[in-house]
Amino acid sequence: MSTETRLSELQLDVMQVLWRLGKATSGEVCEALADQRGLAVTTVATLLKRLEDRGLVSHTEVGRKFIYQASVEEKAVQRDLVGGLIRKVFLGDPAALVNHLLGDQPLSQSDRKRIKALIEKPGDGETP
Amino acid sequence: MSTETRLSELQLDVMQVLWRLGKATSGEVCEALADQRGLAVTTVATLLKRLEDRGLVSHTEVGRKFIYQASVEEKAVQRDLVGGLIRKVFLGDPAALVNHLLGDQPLSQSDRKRIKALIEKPGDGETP
DNA sequence: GCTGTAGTACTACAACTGTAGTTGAATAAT
DNA sequence: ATTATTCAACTACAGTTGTAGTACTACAGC
Repeated sequence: MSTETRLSELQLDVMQVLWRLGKATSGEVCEALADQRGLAVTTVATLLKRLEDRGLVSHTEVGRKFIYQASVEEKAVQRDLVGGLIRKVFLGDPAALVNHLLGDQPLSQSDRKRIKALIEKPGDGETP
Repeated sequence: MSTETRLSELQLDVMQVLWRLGKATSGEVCEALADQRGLAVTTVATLLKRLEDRGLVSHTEVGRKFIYQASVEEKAVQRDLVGGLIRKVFLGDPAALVNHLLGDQPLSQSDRKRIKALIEKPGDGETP
């Protein structure tokens, strides 16, 4: 088990719209994506249907309109995506990811500061 | 520019073998992957050829053998993969990834400790 | 020189993805 | 009631990926 949700970038974009809006028709999703990608409404409908086939979204019908909503939580998908990256790229070691972030990723000074602040702040499992 | 290397899991596995071995024939790559995945040598050869078409590996011929080697650095690919994740999943905010790691990813106590240790160690850009 | 052997190249094919047109049915407008 | 509009369903198609068989070629051994 642990189906490890795998999403293409486009699919993720669609999911993100649903997470943000809560519920939306294909037209609304299309509109929300309009600035990033100019997709035909039929294209978006196809995407939503495929995502529904995979159990990631669901819909209810109101009249003849389909109201879609995500049926998986954003956090759960993030967990899968980040977990997959750690497993595949950093051999399962989360600290290696952080190490890479700090050492090899181009970070602005303020990002660096905020990361440090996050880690230093209490409440993340210091077990005395 | 910034082709943002996109690799499937299988492709990444192949690259990792090359990074580890430095140089290898398709047979050697196949063998190295044998425990994780039982692939036919021809399959591995196809994979290597496709990766070469994309400029990620290169080969030299010795006799009629092809000696492959990665033509991109592991770190560069990691940067792309992690950078892509941050951009797509965390709206470009690296700190959000760390925040997610600490708050939503299942981490062992020791992972947590090691992450904290990473931050506290000097040399990561403290600019007074 | 002929023949096995080994190793690439070429070909194939199914699944999935990005993308969208066409069709059919129901509803709104007149 | 007739027509125009709006949606979802169905169909299509090219590109990528996972997977591997077959064909061709060069080298080693006899």
